[in-house]
Amino acid sequence: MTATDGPCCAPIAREPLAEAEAAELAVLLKAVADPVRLRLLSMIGSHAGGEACVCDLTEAFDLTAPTISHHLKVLRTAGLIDSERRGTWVYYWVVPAAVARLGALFTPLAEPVAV
Amino acid sequence: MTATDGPCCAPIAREPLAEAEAAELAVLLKAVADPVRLRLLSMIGSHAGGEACVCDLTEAFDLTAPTISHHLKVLRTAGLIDSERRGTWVYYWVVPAAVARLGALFTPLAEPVAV
DNA sequence: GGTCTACTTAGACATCTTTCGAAGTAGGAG
DNA sequence: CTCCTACTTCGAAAGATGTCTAAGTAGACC
Repeated sequence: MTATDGPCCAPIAREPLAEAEAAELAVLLKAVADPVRLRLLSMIGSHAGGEACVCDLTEAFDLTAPTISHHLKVLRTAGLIDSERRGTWVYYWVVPAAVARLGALFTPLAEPVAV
Repeated sequence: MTATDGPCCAPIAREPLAEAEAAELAVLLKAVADPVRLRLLSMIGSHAGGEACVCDLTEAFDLTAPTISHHLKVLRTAGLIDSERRGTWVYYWVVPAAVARLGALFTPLAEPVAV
């Protein structure tokens, strides 16, 4: 640690990633490494009010409701989104800290990042 | 562009990702969404001189040489690393722009997450 | 040339993923 | 209570992925 080779590199390139940490991060990355889930995350995050109803999301794809539900579950299990049922509809929203963690991995920063 | 919601959100959360763009980004993300490839990328990026020989990388894993070679090919096909043969050994290095692109996807632009 | 080392490619196999249709659960309306 | 809508869970089929062994290529050295 404290391998301060300078602020030249993304955190991932400062020092070799430990095996356990790599496994944990891979789970997070696998969650977003799918076109449908990327679009879902983007749609939820950019939706007015910061929340989106599953019904809105399903309509945007040529996929069945169970498939969308599955992808939402993957994102939720990874901690990238959260949801709540209010009456008839279920609403999803983005967990900013989890998304930021992904960004921090690859972004060259001037300051040290405590991941 | 012209999504002047301010610097509050990661680019992915500014406006819905187009289908084609999501597919393209998913390819890049799939490349890093694996524990072995994450560690490879990290090892190459943090290696002295910015380059790493395949032989060094192979030794760090309990995997056979063909498997490591396969993972390196995936990273190379995605444009995240590049390689060159010099004499007996093959050297790999990171392509910073490709890594930065990943970071830019999820990082809130102006300010760190004020949580 | 022949051989050794350092990878890469090819083929095979087990496992994980994506997707669907069908059935289940939960809440609102009549 | 009965029905309708809005999801979620279950089970299965098709495809993608990670890993291996075996074989191929490329350079160094004798």
